[in-house]
Amino acid sequence: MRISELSRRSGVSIPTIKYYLRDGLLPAGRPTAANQAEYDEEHVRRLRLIRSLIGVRGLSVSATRDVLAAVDEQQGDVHLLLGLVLGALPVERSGRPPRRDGAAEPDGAGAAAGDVAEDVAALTAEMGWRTSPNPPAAQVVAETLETMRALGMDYDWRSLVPYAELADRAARLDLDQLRDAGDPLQQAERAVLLTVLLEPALLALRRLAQEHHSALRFGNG
Amino acid sequence: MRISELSRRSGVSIPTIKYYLRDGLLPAGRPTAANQAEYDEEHVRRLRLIRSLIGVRGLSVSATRDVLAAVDEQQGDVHLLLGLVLGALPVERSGRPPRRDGAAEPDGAGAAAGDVAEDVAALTAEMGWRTSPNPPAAQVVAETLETMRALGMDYDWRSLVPYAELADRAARLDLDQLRDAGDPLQQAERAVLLTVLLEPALLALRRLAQEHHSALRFGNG
DNA sequence: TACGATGGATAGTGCCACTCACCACTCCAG
DNA sequence: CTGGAGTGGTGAGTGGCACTATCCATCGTA
Repeated sequence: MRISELSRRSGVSIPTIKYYLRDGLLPAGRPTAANQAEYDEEHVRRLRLIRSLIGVRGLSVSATRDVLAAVDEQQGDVHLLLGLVLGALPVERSGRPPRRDGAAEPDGAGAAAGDVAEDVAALTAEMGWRTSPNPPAAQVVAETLETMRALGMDYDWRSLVPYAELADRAARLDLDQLRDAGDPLQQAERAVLLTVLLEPALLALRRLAQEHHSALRFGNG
Repeated sequence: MRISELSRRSGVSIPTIKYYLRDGLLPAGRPTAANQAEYDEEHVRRLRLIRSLIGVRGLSVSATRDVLAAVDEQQGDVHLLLGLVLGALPVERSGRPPRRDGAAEPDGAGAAAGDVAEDVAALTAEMGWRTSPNPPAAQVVAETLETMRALGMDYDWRSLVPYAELADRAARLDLDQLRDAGDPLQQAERAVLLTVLLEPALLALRRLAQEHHSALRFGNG
């Protein structure tokens, strides 16, 4: 098929497809002439995956490119793939730089960084989790603890243990669903989708539950 | 204190503080002269809260403004506050419009929207959750299910039930921590922080657990 | 052989979170 | 008293990002 059909089948506009081609998100079609190329089902599939990561989940284009590269390169080894994917993903938001220069630390903060890192180490030790040396996710947990403290909440790593237990179960659920998959490429895609695409849904479920239990506890009508 | 001390105490640059003042994120100081105003501890506190929501969590400025307005207006009623906060929050990402016009639905999709909504209704019924009529979070769950299907995964609402149970426990943990708080304003802030700021940390914990269990199951050295 | 579609490339758009520059004015050290 | 740093307020500018618009030579079908 050519680009117009690819656009129709995927729901992505032609200029956007060209943009993805240029930026290396979508592999080029098989060229049939100087200005003609042939696309196949794999391109449709990849385009839909790209739109899910960028449009539904809100990943940046560059993060998406890294994730896709990991999918392509490590189709065989799920553990390696997950490692690459987790490394390529921005853990918190759209990948903004965490701190621009010039904005100094507020008064009295700044020295607590190592402190919080130790807290996270204590938490992972308590959970019995063995991970790579400095996973970005641990940094996020540390930042959260630090922020909580800077805002005056007395929050230490022990408060997170019950949540970590829930996370442990969620992770086991995730991995259970990686068993039944087709070829390595599909399994790789499935791993990415379960990890990445499920994230907003999990948070949304938490919010629904919060609303329910909030009504139960504080409701007055 | 004046603006330079406010900047030093909060770690936010003076132009940014002016920007927040202009956009209504930060209330104006008490004016003492035509071009002089006095800021207090509450401003420092509010600024740190703003930076946490925008910088750490990645909320947009307008979403942050809505959340702060909810905190200010509904300090007394925690359930009402949570409702407003959950309504003001962009559930998935930074609040981008979900679909620009012109990008048509891909082939064969588009009619399944009501279908997925029913699935979410079934899920909340199964969980016994009672929520407001059309919570944005339910929309997110529906979108996720729709995306999964469009990508060829046979994923129905039953697959989400175990996750929903985890979300239920997480929500109860959240609400447990709202008991011991000081004045209504602090309790309102605490509710916001627990709901919003904990989100990246929860996802990060899931990733740490995924890495651990992935190594256990698929590890080869 | 006309004519719309194609691929490739360059430049432009819109949005957003700041950031800069300027101004009249105030404060305070000398 | 005075001069220079600081202050508030405002309009305009910046940089990054995800597209989007416009061209153009060429292709391929009618």
